[in-house]
Amino acid sequence: MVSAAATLFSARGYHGTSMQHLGDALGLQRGSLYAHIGSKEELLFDVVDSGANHFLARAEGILASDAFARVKLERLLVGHIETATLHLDAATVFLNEWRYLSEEPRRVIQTKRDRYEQIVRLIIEEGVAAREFRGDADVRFAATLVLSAGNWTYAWYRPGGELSPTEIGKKFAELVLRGLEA
Amino acid sequence: MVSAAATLFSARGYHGTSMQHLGDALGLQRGSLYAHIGSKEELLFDVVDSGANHFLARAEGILASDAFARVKLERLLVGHIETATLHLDAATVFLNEWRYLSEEPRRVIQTKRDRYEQIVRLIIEEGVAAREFRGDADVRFAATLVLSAGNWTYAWYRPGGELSPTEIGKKFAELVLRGLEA
DNA sequence: GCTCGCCAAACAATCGTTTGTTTTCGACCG
DNA sequence: CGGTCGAAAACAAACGATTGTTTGGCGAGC
Repeated sequence: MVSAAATLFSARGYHGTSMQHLGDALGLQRGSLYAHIGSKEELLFDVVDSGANHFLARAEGILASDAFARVKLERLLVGHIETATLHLDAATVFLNEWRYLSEEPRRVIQTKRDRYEQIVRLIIEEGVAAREFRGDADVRFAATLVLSAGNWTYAWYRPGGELSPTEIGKKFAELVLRGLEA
Repeated sequence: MVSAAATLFSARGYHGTSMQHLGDALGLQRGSLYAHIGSKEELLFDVVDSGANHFLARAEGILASDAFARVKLERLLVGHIETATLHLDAATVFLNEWRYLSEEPRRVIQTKRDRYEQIVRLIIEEGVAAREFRGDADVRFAATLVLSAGNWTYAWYRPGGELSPTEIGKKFAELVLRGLEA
Protein backbone atom coordinates (compact mmCIF):
# COMPACT_ATOMS: atom_id res chain seq x y z
CA MET A 1 0.00 0.00 0.00
CA VAL A 2 2.65 2.50 1.08
CA SER A 3 4.95 1.19 -1.60
CA ALA A 4 2.33 1.55 -4.34
CA ALA A 5 1.66 5.05 -3.09
CA ALA A 6 5.38 5.85 -3.23
CA THR A 7 5.52 4.72 -6.85
CA LEU A 8 2.50 6.74 -7.90
CA PHE A 9 3.28 9.85 -5.87
CA SER A 10 6.79 9.86 -7.24
CA ALA A 11 5.68 9.43 -10.84
CA ARG A 12 2.59 11.66 -10.90
CA GLY A 13 3.02 13.87 -7.85
CA TYR A 14 0.75 13.86 -4.81
CA HIS A 15 -1.92 16.13 -6.27
CA GLY A 16 -1.63 14.40 -9.63
CA THR A 17 -2.42 11.03 -8.07
CA SER A 18 -6.06 10.27 -7.31
CA MET A 19 -7.49 7.62 -5.05
CA GLN A 20 -8.74 6.10 -8.29
CA HIS A 21 -5.16 5.72 -9.53
CA LEU A 22 -4.19 4.07 -6.27
CA GLY A 23 -7.16 1.73 -6.39
CA ASP A 24 -6.37 0.73 -9.96
CA ALA A 25 -2.77 -0.02 -9.04
CA LEU A 26 -3.92 -2.26 -6.19
CA GLY A 27 -6.89 -3.83 -7.95
CA LEU A 28 -9.34 -2.26 -5.52
CA GLN A 29 -12.17 0.20 -5.61
CA ARG A 30 -11.02 3.58 -4.44
CA GLY A 31 -13.42 3.52 -1.52
CA SER A 32 -12.01 0.23 -0.31
CA LEU A 33 -8.68 1.86 0.42
CA TYR A 34 -10.23 3.53 3.44
CA ALA A 35 -10.28 0.21 5.24
CA HIS A 36 -6.50 0.57 5.43
CA ILE A 37 -5.80 4.28 5.65
CA GLY A 38 -7.35 7.27 7.34
CA SER A 39 -6.91 9.72 4.51
CA LYS A 40 -4.90 10.42 1.39
CA GLU A 41 -2.70 12.83 3.30
CA GLU A 42 -1.92 10.21 5.93
CA LEU A 43 -0.66 8.06 3.10
CA LEU A 44 1.55 10.88 1.89
CA PHE A 45 2.94 11.27 5.37
CA ASP A 46 3.75 7.58 5.59
CA VAL A 47 5.70 7.71 2.33
CA VAL A 48 7.52 10.93 3.19
CA ASP A 49 8.32 9.74 6.70
CA SER A 50 9.69 6.42 5.51
CA GLY A 51 11.92 8.31 3.09
CA ALA A 52 13.15 10.57 5.86
CA ASN A 53 13.87 7.63 8.14
CA HIS A 54 15.90 5.80 5.52
CA PHE A 55 18.19 8.79 5.15
CA LEU A 56 18.42 9.53 8.85
CA ALA A 57 19.15 6.01 10.00
CA ARG A 58 22.34 5.76 7.98
CA ALA A 59 23.49 9.27 8.78
CA GLU A 60 23.12 8.81 12.54
CA GLY A 61 25.19 5.65 12.37
CA ILE A 62 27.95 7.37 10.44
CA LEU A 63 28.01 10.39 12.76
CA ALA A 64 28.33 8.15 15.81
CA SER A 65 31.03 6.01 14.26
CA ASP A 66 34.73 6.37 14.91
CA ALA A 67 36.59 7.52 11.83
CA PHE A 68 38.31 10.48 10.25
CA ALA A 69 35.93 13.24 9.27
CA ARG A 70 36.86 12.88 5.64
CA VAL A 71 35.94 9.20 5.81
CA LYS A 72 32.67 10.00 7.51
CA LEU A 73 31.84 12.58 4.89
CA GLU A 74 32.55 10.16 2.10
CA ARG A 75 30.46 7.48 3.78
CA LEU A 76 27.64 9.93 4.27
CA LEU A 77 27.56 10.97 0.65
CA VAL A 78 27.87 7.40 -0.58
CA GLY A 79 25.17 6.34 1.84
CA HIS A 80 22.96 9.19 0.79
CA ILE A 81 23.17 8.27 -2.87
CA GLU A 82 22.76 4.58 -2.16
CA THR A 83 19.64 5.35 -0.15
CA ALA A 84 18.30 7.74 -2.77
CA THR A 85 18.70 5.12 -5.49
CA LEU A 86 17.66 2.07 -3.48
CA HIS A 87 14.47 3.79 -2.34
CA LEU A 88 14.15 6.04 -5.36
CA ASP A 89 10.40 6.51 -5.13
CA ALA A 90 10.24 7.23 -1.42
CA ALA A 91 13.25 9.53 -1.72
CA THR A 92 11.67 11.44 -4.58
CA VAL A 93 8.43 11.90 -2.65
CA PHE A 94 10.35 12.82 0.48
CA LEU A 95 12.21 15.56 -1.35
CA ASN A 96 9.47 16.81 -3.66
CA GLU A 97 6.08 16.30 -2.12
CA TRP A 98 6.65 16.86 1.58
CA ARG A 99 5.62 20.48 1.23
CA TYR A 100 2.06 19.45 0.48
CA LEU A 101 1.65 18.07 3.98
CA SER A 102 -0.45 20.23 6.26
CA GLU A 103 1.22 22.09 9.06
CA GLU A 104 1.41 19.55 11.83
CA PRO A 105 2.85 16.56 9.93
CA ARG A 106 5.08 18.91 7.97
CA ARG A 107 6.69 20.04 11.19
CA VAL A 108 7.50 16.45 12.06
CA ILE A 109 9.30 16.04 8.75
CA GLN A 110 10.96 19.42 9.02
CA THR A 111 12.53 18.33 12.29
CA LYS A 112 14.04 15.30 10.60
CA ARG A 113 15.31 17.38 7.70
CA ASP A 114 16.91 19.80 10.12
CA ARG A 115 18.55 16.97 11.97
CA TYR A 116 19.97 15.55 8.77
CA GLU A 117 21.41 18.88 7.79
CA GLN A 118 22.89 19.23 11.24
CA ILE A 119 24.62 15.88 10.94
CA VAL A 120 26.31 16.96 7.73
CA ARG A 121 27.48 20.15 9.37
CA LEU A 122 28.71 18.38 12.48
CA ILE A 123 30.87 16.08 10.41
CA ILE A 124 32.38 18.97 8.49
CA GLU A 125 33.00 20.87 11.72
CA GLU A 126 34.78 17.81 13.09
CA GLY A 127 37.02 17.87 10.06
CA VAL A 128 37.80 21.55 10.45
CA ALA A 129 38.53 21.13 14.17
CA ALA A 130 40.85 18.19 13.43
CA ARG A 131 42.57 20.25 10.70
CA GLU A 132 41.59 17.65 8.12
CA PHE A 133 39.63 20.34 6.32
CA ARG A 134 40.69 23.88 5.54
CA GLY A 135 40.32 26.24 8.44
CA ASP A 136 38.67 28.85 6.27
CA ALA A 137 36.12 26.43 4.86
CA ASP A 138 32.59 27.76 5.06
CA VAL A 139 30.80 24.94 6.84
CA ARG A 140 27.34 26.01 5.80
CA PHE A 141 28.20 26.14 2.14
CA ALA A 142 30.13 22.93 2.14
CA ALA A 143 27.17 21.22 3.80
CA THR A 144 24.78 22.71 1.29
CA LEU A 145 26.97 21.51 -1.56
CA VAL A 146 26.99 17.98 -0.18
CA LEU A 147 23.22 18.03 0.31
CA SER A 148 22.65 19.49 -3.14
CA ALA A 149 24.73 16.82 -4.81
CA GLY A 150 22.85 14.12 -2.91
CA ASN A 151 19.38 15.55 -3.10
CA TRP A 152 19.44 16.16 -6.81
CA THR A 153 20.18 12.48 -7.47
CA TYR A 154 16.55 11.57 -7.92
CA ALA A 155 16.31 14.03 -10.79
CA TRP A 156 18.80 12.29 -13.03
CA TYR A 157 19.52 8.80 -11.71
CA ARG A 158 17.93 5.92 -13.58
CA PRO A 159 18.54 2.30 -12.65
CA GLY A 160 20.68 0.32 -15.03
CA GLY A 161 23.31 2.97 -15.69
CA GLU A 162 26.91 1.96 -16.15
CA LEU A 163 28.03 3.13 -12.72
CA SER A 164 26.64 1.75 -9.49
CA PRO A 165 25.21 4.18 -6.92
CA THR A 166 28.20 3.40 -4.73
CA GLU A 167 30.64 4.41 -7.43
CA ILE A 168 28.65 7.55 -8.14
CA GLY A 169 28.78 8.50 -4.49
CA LYS A 170 32.52 7.95 -4.35
CA LYS A 171 33.12 10.13 -7.38
CA PHE A 172 31.07 12.94 -5.89
CA ALA A 173 32.80 12.59 -2.56
CA GLU A 174 36.19 12.73 -4.22
CA LEU A 175 35.33 16.00 -5.93
CA VAL A 176 33.88 17.59 -2.83
CA LEU A 177 36.64 16.38 -0.52
CA ARG A 178 39.30 17.69 -2.84
CA GLY A 179 37.77 21.13 -2.50
CA LEU A 180 37.51 20.83 1.25
CA GLU A 181 40.70 19.16 2.42
CA ALA A 182 43.54 21.13 3.93
CA MET B 1 -0.85 36.32 -16.01
CA VAL B 2 2.21 34.19 -16.56
CA SER B 3 3.83 35.74 -13.52
CA ALA B 4 0.83 35.04 -11.29
CA ALA B 5 0.84 31.48 -12.59
CA ALA B 6 4.54 31.16 -11.79
CA THR B 7 3.89 32.26 -8.22
CA LEU B 8 1.00 29.87 -7.70
CA PHE B 9 2.51 26.90 -9.52
CA SER B 10 5.69 27.32 -7.55
CA ALA B 11 3.91 27.56 -4.20
CA ARG B 12 1.17 24.97 -4.68
CA GLY B 13 2.41 22.88 -7.57
CA TYR B 14 0.73 22.62 -10.96
CA HIS B 15 -1.86 20.04 -9.99
CA GLY B 16 -2.39 21.74 -6.65
CA THR B 17 -3.31 25.00 -8.37
CA SER B 18 -6.83 25.31 -9.77
CA MET B 19 -8.15 27.80 -12.27
CA GLN B 20 -10.13 29.14 -9.32
CA HIS B 21 -6.89 29.91 -7.48
CA LEU B 22 -5.57 31.71 -10.53
CA GLY B 23 -8.80 33.64 -10.97
CA ASP B 24 -8.76 34.70 -7.33
CA ALA B 25 -5.18 35.90 -7.60
CA LEU B 26 -6.06 38.00 -10.63
CA GLY B 27 -9.48 39.17 -9.46
CA LEU B 28 -11.23 37.36 -12.28
CA GLN B 29 -13.73 34.58 -12.70
CA ARG B 30 -12.01 31.35 -13.55
CA GLY B 31 -13.80 31.17 -16.90
CA SER B 32 -12.57 34.62 -17.87
CA LEU B 33 -9.00 33.39 -17.96
CA TYR B 34 -9.75 31.56 -21.18
CA ALA B 35 -9.85 34.87 -23.02
CA HIS B 36 -6.08 34.97 -22.48
CA ILE B 37 -4.92 31.39 -22.54
CA GLY B 38 -5.77 28.25 -24.44
CA SER B 39 -5.57 25.85 -21.54
CA LYS B 40 -4.08 25.39 -18.12
CA GLU B 41 -1.31 23.29 -19.56
CA GLU B 42 -0.42 26.00 -22.05
CA LEU B 43 0.04 28.27 -19.06
CA LEU B 44 2.35 25.74 -17.43
CA PHE B 45 4.36 25.56 -20.62
CA ASP B 46 4.74 29.33 -20.74
CA VAL B 47 6.07 29.41 -17.19
CA VAL B 48 8.42 26.46 -17.67
CA ASP B 49 9.66 27.78 -21.00
CA SER B 50 10.38 31.22 -19.63
CA GLY B 51 12.35 29.62 -16.82
CA ALA B 52 14.33 27.55 -19.31
CA ASN B 53 15.06 30.58 -21.46
CA HIS B 54 16.36 32.62 -18.54
CA PHE B 55 18.90 29.95 -17.73
CA LEU B 56 19.87 29.28 -21.33
CA ALA B 57 20.34 32.87 -22.37
CA ARG B 58 23.06 33.51 -19.83
CA ALA B 59 24.75 30.19 -20.36
CA GLU B 60 25.01 30.63 -24.13
CA GLY B 61 26.60 34.03 -23.64
CA ILE B 62 29.17 32.64 -21.25
CA LEU B 63 30.01 29.69 -23.46
CA ALA B 64 30.59 31.98 -26.44
CA SER B 65 32.69 34.43 -24.46
CA ASP B 66 36.45 34.52 -24.45
CA ALA B 67 37.88 33.62 -21.07
CA PHE B 68 39.66 30.87 -19.17
CA ALA B 69 37.51 27.82 -18.60
CA ARG B 70 37.73 28.26 -14.86
CA VAL B 71 36.40 31.81 -15.23
CA LYS B 72 33.61 30.61 -17.48
CA LEU B 73 32.66 27.91 -15.02
CA GLU B 74 32.54 30.37 -12.17
CA ARG B 75 30.47 32.80 -14.23
CA LEU B 76 28.12 30.00 -15.18
CA LEU B 77 27.53 28.92 -11.61
CA VAL B 78 27.15 32.49 -10.38
CA GLY B 79 24.83 33.24 -13.26
CA HIS B 80 22.85 30.11 -12.58
CA ILE B 81 22.27 31.01 -8.97
CA GLU B 82 21.53 34.63 -9.78
CA THR B 83 18.95 33.48 -12.31
CA ALA B 84 17.47 30.91 -9.93
CA THR B 85 17.05 33.53 -7.21
CA LEU B 86 16.01 36.44 -9.41
CA HIS B 87 13.31 34.34 -11.07
CA LEU B 88 12.74 32.04 -8.13
CA ASP B 89 9.16 31.12 -9.02
CA ALA B 90 9.78 30.44 -12.69
CA ALA B 91 12.95 28.52 -11.84
CA THR B 92 11.12 26.39 -9.29
CA VAL B 93 8.38 25.55 -11.75
CA PHE B 94 10.92 24.91 -14.49
CA LEU B 95 12.76 22.40 -12.33
CA ASN B 96 9.82 20.80 -10.51
CA GLU B 97 6.71 20.89 -12.65
CA TRP B 98 8.00 20.45 -16.17
CA ARG B 99 7.41 16.74 -15.97
CA TYR B 100 3.66 17.29 -15.88
CA LEU B 101 3.72 18.64 -19.41
CA SER B 102 2.34 16.26 -22.02
CA GLU B 103 4.70 14.65 -24.44
CA GLU B 104 5.07 17.22 -27.16
CA PRO B 105 5.76 20.34 -25.07
CA ARG B 106 7.89 18.28 -22.72
CA ARG B 107 10.16 17.39 -25.60
CA VAL B 108 10.66 21.07 -26.33
CA ILE B 109 11.77 21.67 -22.77
CA GLN B 110 13.87 18.52 -22.69
CA THR B 111 15.83 19.84 -25.64
CA LYS B 112 16.63 23.03 -23.76
CA ARG B 113 17.61 21.09 -20.64
CA ASP B 114 19.92 18.92 -22.72
CA ARG B 115 21.49 21.95 -24.30
CA TYR B 116 22.14 23.51 -20.90
CA GLU B 117 23.79 20.37 -19.64
CA GLN B 118 25.89 20.25 -22.78
CA ILE B 119 27.10 23.79 -22.21
CA VAL B 120 28.33 22.90 -18.74
CA ARG B 121 30.14 19.89 -20.10
CA LEU B 122 31.67 21.83 -22.98
CA ILE B 123 33.13 24.38 -20.58
CA ILE B 124 34.62 21.67 -18.40
CA GLU B 125 36.04 19.90 -21.43
CA GLU B 126 37.64 23.17 -22.51
CA GLY B 127 39.27 23.36 -19.11
CA VAL B 128 40.58 19.83 -19.32
CA ALA B 129 41.90 20.38 -22.86
CA ALA B 130 43.68 23.56 -21.75
CA ARG B 131 45.12 21.73 -18.74
CA GLU B 132 43.38 24.15 -16.40
CA PHE B 133 41.49 21.21 -14.96
CA ARG B 134 42.83 17.82 -13.95
CA GLY B 135 43.30 15.47 -16.84
CA ASP B 136 41.62 12.65 -14.98
CA ALA B 137 38.56 14.72 -14.06
CA ASP B 138 35.32 12.96 -14.87
CA VAL B 139 33.55 15.55 -16.98
CA ARG B 140 30.11 14.04 -16.55
CA PHE B 141 30.31 13.98 -12.79
CA ALA B 142 31.80 17.41 -12.47
CA ALA B 143 29.00 18.76 -14.66
CA THR B 144 26.40 16.94 -12.61
CA LEU B 145 27.87 18.38 -9.42
CA VAL B 146 27.69 21.90 -10.81
CA LEU B 147 24.12 21.38 -11.97
CA SER B 148 23.12 19.82 -8.66
CA ALA B 149 24.52 22.71 -6.68
CA GLY B 150 22.69 25.17 -8.89
CA ASN B 151 19.44 23.31 -9.32
CA TRP B 152 18.92 22.68 -5.65
CA THR B 153 19.07 26.39 -4.91
CA TYR B 154 15.32 26.84 -5.14
CA ALA B 155 14.89 24.35 -2.33
CA TRP B 156 16.71 26.35 0.31
CA TYR B 157 17.20 29.91 -0.92
CA ARG B 158 14.95 32.55 0.62
CA PRO B 159 15.27 36.25 -0.23
CA GLY B 160 16.70 38.45 2.46
CA GLY B 161 19.47 36.16 3.60
CA GLU B 162 22.77 37.60 4.69
CA LEU B 163 24.63 36.61 1.53
CA SER B 164 23.67 37.84 -1.91
CA PRO B 165 23.04 35.28 -4.66
CA THR B 166 26.24 36.46 -6.30
CA GLU B 167 28.26 35.72 -3.19
CA ILE B 168 26.59 32.34 -2.81
CA GLY B 169 27.50 31.48 -6.38
CA LYS B 170 31.11 32.49 -5.85
CA LYS B 171 31.41 30.36 -2.74
CA PHE B 172 30.03 27.33 -4.53
CA ALA B 173 32.26 27.95 -7.51
CA GLU B 174 35.30 28.22 -5.28
CA LEU B 175 34.56 24.83 -3.71
CA VAL B 176 33.91 23.12 -7.00
CA LEU B 177 36.85 24.68 -8.79
CA ARG B 178 39.21 23.69 -6.02
CA GLY B 179 38.19 20.09 -6.61
CA LEU B 180 38.58 20.41 -10.33
CA GLU B 181 41.67 22.48 -10.94
CA ALA B 182 44.96 20.89 -11.89
C1' DG C 1 -21.07 -16.09 14.93
C1' DC C 2 -18.28 -12.34 14.26
C1' DT C 3 -14.76 -9.71 12.42
C1' DC C 4 -12.52 -7.99 8.38
C1' DG C 5 -11.87 -6.80 3.54
C1' DC C 6 -14.15 -5.46 -0.18
C1' DC C 7 -17.89 -3.67 -3.30
C1' DA C 8 -21.43 -0.71 -5.02
C1' DA C 9 -23.38 3.43 -4.52
C1' DA C 10 -23.83 7.79 -3.14
C1' DC C 11 -22.13 12.21 -1.15
C1' DA C 12 -21.17 17.25 -1.77
C1' DA C 13 -17.51 19.70 -3.70
C1' DT C 14 -14.52 20.98 -7.12
C1' DC C 15 -12.20 20.18 -11.47
C1' DG C 16 -11.01 22.43 -16.38
C1' DT C 17 -13.57 24.20 -19.97
C1' DT C 18 -17.45 26.19 -22.92
C1' DT C 19 -21.31 28.96 -23.59
C1' DG C 20 -24.11 33.30 -24.46
C1' DT C 21 -24.32 37.78 -22.98
C1' DT C 22 -22.74 42.04 -21.22
C1' DT C 23 -19.33 45.49 -20.22
C1' DT C 24 -15.21 48.07 -21.21
C1' DC C 25 -12.19 50.53 -24.13
C1' DG C 26 -9.56 52.42 -27.89
C1' DA C 27 -9.73 53.84 -32.77
C1' DC C 28 -11.94 56.20 -36.16
C1' DC C 29 -15.11 59.62 -38.20
C1' DG C 30 -17.95 63.65 -38.47
C1' DC D 1 -14.89 67.36 -29.16
C1' DG D 2 -18.79 63.97 -29.12
C1' DG D 3 -20.48 59.83 -31.15
C1' DT D 4 -20.15 55.34 -33.09
C1' DC D 5 -18.47 50.92 -33.96
C1' DG D 6 -15.87 46.65 -33.36
C1' DA D 7 -12.91 44.05 -30.80
C1' DA D 8 -11.29 42.54 -26.51
C1' DA D 9 -12.27 41.36 -21.81
C1' DA D 10 -15.20 40.02 -18.19
C1' DC D 11 -19.34 37.87 -16.16
C1' DA D 12 -22.78 34.42 -14.82
C1' DA D 13 -24.04 30.00 -15.57
C1' DA D 14 -23.74 25.62 -16.88
C1' DC D 15 -21.25 21.44 -18.77
C1' DG D 16 -19.85 16.49 -17.77
C1' DA D 17 -16.26 14.45 -15.33
C1' DT D 18 -13.70 13.56 -11.33
C1' DT D 19 -12.28 14.69 -6.63
C1' DG D 20 -11.72 12.54 -1.58
C1' DT D 21 -14.60 10.41 1.58
C1' DT D 22 -18.67 7.93 3.82
C1' DT D 23 -22.12 4.47 4.11
C1' DG D 24 -24.57 -0.10 4.19
C1' DG D 25 -24.39 -4.57 2.99
C1' DC D 26 -22.34 -8.96 1.54
C1' DG D 27 -19.28 -12.93 1.66
C1' DA D 28 -15.32 -15.45 3.29
C1' DG D 29 -12.26 -17.15 7.02
C1' DC D 30 -10.86 -17.66 11.88
